[in-house]
Amino acid sequence: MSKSVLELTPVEAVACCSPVTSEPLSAEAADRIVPLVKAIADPVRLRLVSLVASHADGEACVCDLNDAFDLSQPTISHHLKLLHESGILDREKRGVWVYYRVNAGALRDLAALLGGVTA
Amino acid sequence: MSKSVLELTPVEAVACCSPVTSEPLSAEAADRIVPLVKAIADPVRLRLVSLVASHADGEACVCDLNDAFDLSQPTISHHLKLLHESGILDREKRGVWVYYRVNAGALRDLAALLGGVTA
DNA sequence: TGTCTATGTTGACATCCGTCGATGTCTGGT
DNA sequence: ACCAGACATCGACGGATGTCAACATAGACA
Repeated sequence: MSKSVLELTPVEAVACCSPVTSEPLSAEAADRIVPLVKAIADPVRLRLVSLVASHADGEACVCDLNDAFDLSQPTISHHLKLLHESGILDREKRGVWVYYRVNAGALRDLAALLGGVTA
Repeated sequence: MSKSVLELTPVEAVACCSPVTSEPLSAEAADRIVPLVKAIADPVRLRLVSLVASHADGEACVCDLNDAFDLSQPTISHHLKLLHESGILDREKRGVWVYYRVNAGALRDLAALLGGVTA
């Protein structure tokens, strides 16, 4: 059973659409794609994604991430929540720690959408 | 003579950097990249880019763009200014009309930065 | 059970940002 | 010279967003 368009996550919305440069984007499509772009349109969140992606084993726990910024722990938690909800970061709780890992497909689809052409 | 890092436009900043997923992004690099991402992190601006890119001859005048939205002319002008200043859209005035065209390199570099790997 | 540590949630605040109406600045035509 | 149309700028308003301190929750271990 396929999902209604309105139920699509931002990641699914990006994956389903034509490149931005090939045909005009509908208002609805834009509204579904933008949350994913907004998610990385912040210096802290962009660095978080980069930190997680380049971390050993492709995952990092919150404690590691907190130390990388001069920001309060709730603020980092807030940004991680946004990244998780938009589908860019996956969460896994192991014991007391929570590990985040990037959803490579999300970034790849977004890149494809912007680049217009992809392999 | 090469430019100081602080003089780099967002587009140049994106073009010079490693993919987000290969190594941690410095705070400075993030601050230089984010303006470009922010520029397309709005449904109206994303559609504007898409409209211009997919328009005949790869360019569109403001009059065409205004008609595509239920927004005031100053609002569209404001968004176009942002897209132009961030380096995503190029401007050319011909007579009474102003034509915008996408800077394909900017989108391609941004896509490469996000995708991590590119051809 | 109780306490310590890791992480998320809430509420408040300041700032940023999208939007508009009014106005300014060009350019071309009469 | 004047007017009309295309586009930009300005000032203001309301809503969205990043940040923090305080508090809540949940797991590990004694």
